Amino acid sequence: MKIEDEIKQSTFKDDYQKAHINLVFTTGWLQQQQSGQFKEFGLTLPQFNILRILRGQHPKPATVNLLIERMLDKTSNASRIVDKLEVKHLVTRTVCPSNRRAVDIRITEAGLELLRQLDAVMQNQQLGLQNLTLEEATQLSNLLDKIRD
Amino acid sequence: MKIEDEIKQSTFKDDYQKAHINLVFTTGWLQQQQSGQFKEFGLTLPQFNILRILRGQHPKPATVNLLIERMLDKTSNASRIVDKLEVKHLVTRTVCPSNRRAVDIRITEAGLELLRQLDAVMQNQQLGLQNLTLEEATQLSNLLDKIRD
DNA sequence: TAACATTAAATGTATGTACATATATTTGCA
DNA sequence: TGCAAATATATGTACATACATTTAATGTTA
Repeated sequence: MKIEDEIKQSTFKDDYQKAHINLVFTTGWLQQQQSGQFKEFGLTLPQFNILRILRGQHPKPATVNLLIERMLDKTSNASRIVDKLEVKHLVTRTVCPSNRRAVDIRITEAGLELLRQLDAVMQNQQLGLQNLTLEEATQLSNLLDKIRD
Repeated sequence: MKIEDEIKQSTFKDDYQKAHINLVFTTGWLQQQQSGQFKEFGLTLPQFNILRILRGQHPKPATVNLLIERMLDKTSNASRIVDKLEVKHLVTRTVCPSNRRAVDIRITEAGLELLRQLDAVMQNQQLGLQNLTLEEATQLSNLLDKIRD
């Protein structure tokens, strides 16, 4: 569906504004698709992202700093997202022995198992991006890089 | 800067995943650019967006329903964003005479004046999208529409 | 018209975002 | 060594998001 119809606005100042609005709208749309999949597993999107970073490190621990560095949204509060994961026993937090200011965060076996289940679900899921050809996906990435130049 | 360097991740599953991550990252980046401009005027991005919709309706009133319909993020809580704007005397809320369930929301003169100031600021601001040519912006919009097909 | 369904908005609760500040630990260097 | 600066994380507050529930007004229809 064209963006004009999605938000019931037929005209835009120019094609820059239209692309901008489309970016915000489409990204929100994609994130809602994803959240829907996680909800039944009791995970939010930020929690899922943190968990995936921890799996990438496993069996090494990660610190809060490392999580922030790897997160897409640098300003979000990794500490409190880890709180939620800890309550669900999906991660553990221990004081880092070599630097007692830092905290070693590790994904638990339960966390790994949950991610395995989600992998299977996501495999079967047609996320919107696959409506593009691989070339179009690359083209999209290049346009986005150019925006942030 | 390429997305690989932005998030310190050098490889992706495929170009679909890369484009997806780039979408989320770039949209967040754009929104932070914008928020920065609004902050000194005491407005958040959602508040600004609501205010712009109300200006579009002016001098006719809008209802909460109309705001939701026009908002980019349908699930956000227009009612409470209007609360904040009302406290700042940027909008008024009166019971709709023809349907007493609904509420007529109008932008005030102070709200209009604030938007005029912001228009001037935004005019001078180089938002990332203008790094694209007009053709590239159109191309971007078309790729995004295709994702949501 | 009374009963029930629908609609419009507000409210409650949990989570996340954004930014400032606090606390503890470590580092650097006079 | 001692003390200020830097570092790592946690906490506080305001606002927003997501979703369920509530309240009030209006429509519908038996």
